[in-house]
Amino acid sequence: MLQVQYIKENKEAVIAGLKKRFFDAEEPVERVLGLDDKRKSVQNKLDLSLAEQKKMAAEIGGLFKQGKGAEANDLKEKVSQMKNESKELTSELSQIAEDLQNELYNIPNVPHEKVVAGKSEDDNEVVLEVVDIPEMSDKALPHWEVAAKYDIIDFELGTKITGAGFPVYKGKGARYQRALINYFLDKNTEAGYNEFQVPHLVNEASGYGTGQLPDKEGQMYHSTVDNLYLIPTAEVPVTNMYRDKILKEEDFPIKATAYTPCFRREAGSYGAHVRGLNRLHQFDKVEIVQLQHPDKSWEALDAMVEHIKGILTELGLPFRILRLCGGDTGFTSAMTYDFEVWSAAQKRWLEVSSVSNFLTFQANRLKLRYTAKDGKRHLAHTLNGSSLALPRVLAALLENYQTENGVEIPDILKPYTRFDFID
RNA sequence: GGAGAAAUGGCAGAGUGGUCGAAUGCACUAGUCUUGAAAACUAGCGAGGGUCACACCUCCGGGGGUUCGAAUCCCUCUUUCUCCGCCA
Repeated sequence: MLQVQYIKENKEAVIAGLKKRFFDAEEPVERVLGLDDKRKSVQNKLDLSLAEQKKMAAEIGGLFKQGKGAEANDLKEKVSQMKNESKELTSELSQIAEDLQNELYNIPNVPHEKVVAGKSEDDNEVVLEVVDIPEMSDKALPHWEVAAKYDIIDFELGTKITGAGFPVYKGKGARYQRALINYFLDKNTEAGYNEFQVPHLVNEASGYGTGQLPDKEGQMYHSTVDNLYLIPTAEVPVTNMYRDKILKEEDFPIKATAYTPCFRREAGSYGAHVRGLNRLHQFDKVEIVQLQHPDKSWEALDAMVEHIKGILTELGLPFRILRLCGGDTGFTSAMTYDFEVWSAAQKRWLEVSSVSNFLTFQANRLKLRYTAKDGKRHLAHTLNGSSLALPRVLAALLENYQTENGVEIPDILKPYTRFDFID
């Protein structure tokens, strides 16, 4: 959620910036500013009325003490009338506040100036590409066939138990996945991220805090009996740990990492591109989150990109980094880098990480602030990224490391898997 | 799941209808003292809206109500604690 003050002071820049998303902000911005003015004037009217009422109430108290009951009763009647008036003002005010909030909820974050205009993924910029894509024979199998051949992932079994998109990992498949989780967490911890284990269900307030609600209600699994949501990403519980917090400047940076399963309804996805591990309803992910001083968040974003680059390099996977264009950048993000690994058998890029700087957009909803040296309070900046999402990494590892006799394990992972080969 | 108790500022903890946005202590910040630090002393010290700045308004777990007036009374939800039951 953008701040009204920010919109007011940077009206033209906001409108121009949002054009890069093909979001026409002109009218929403006008409505926001209009509602804000209205809010202030109604608030002011109400304040004056309440001040008067308070004064009179105090007088009544005094009159009673002096035993002037009759005069007190006269005053009482007067105040009662005023109260009715202010009741109307109160409901008017809360309506305005609600309208204003709804308007703000529907305005996406303003892309950073470096972000190019564009409508879809076709307009994303490739900022780095590791070119040495391995030559695979035509016999190279897509990961779902590799998985079936060595009996390490069972999609049908998951379908039986739950439904499509809930695979069962078996034997070395399960162990490989666990090894990857540990490896990722260790890498993150080494880089200064504090590890957390967090709830996998969150309440409504948390959903609003990170912006999944109200916009993406349909994408989360919802336990209606308890009104809890299954998390679509660890970002939700991890970031919400800091909801309604006022940090000290010296608390920065706060760096957190967590492994969680992620649950996504993915309503409307189907077809060849969702085969195998490419798109699941439940998958594992290790997430990194940073809370940063506003002066440091871009630096931090670069550091996160470097960090993930390091991991993919160690895994020996060909990858590229994209800076998403305006239209493809998530609603809450000001700039997002996507990491994609090359899937040798499918001959396509698979997204394995998405790293974003949200600036104050999330912090505003979260009421996540810090007290500056001068004693003033400001919103913090938040960032997050996947480090990394498991299924597609696993898919690429299975495809790229396959041989005629089995699947090799990258050296860096051998201490974690404690086996060298899948056959 | 049943019975009872409670929820107040960063923490602890007063306050049960009328200058209470809230005593006090700790913590914190600045200053005095000190070679420096500690101690002691002095001052400041919740959040949001609003204003050039004041004024002023809102907030004592959330929501609703009673009253001229509520942290204080009533309803409701949530959470925590104690006891009982159940259980990985």
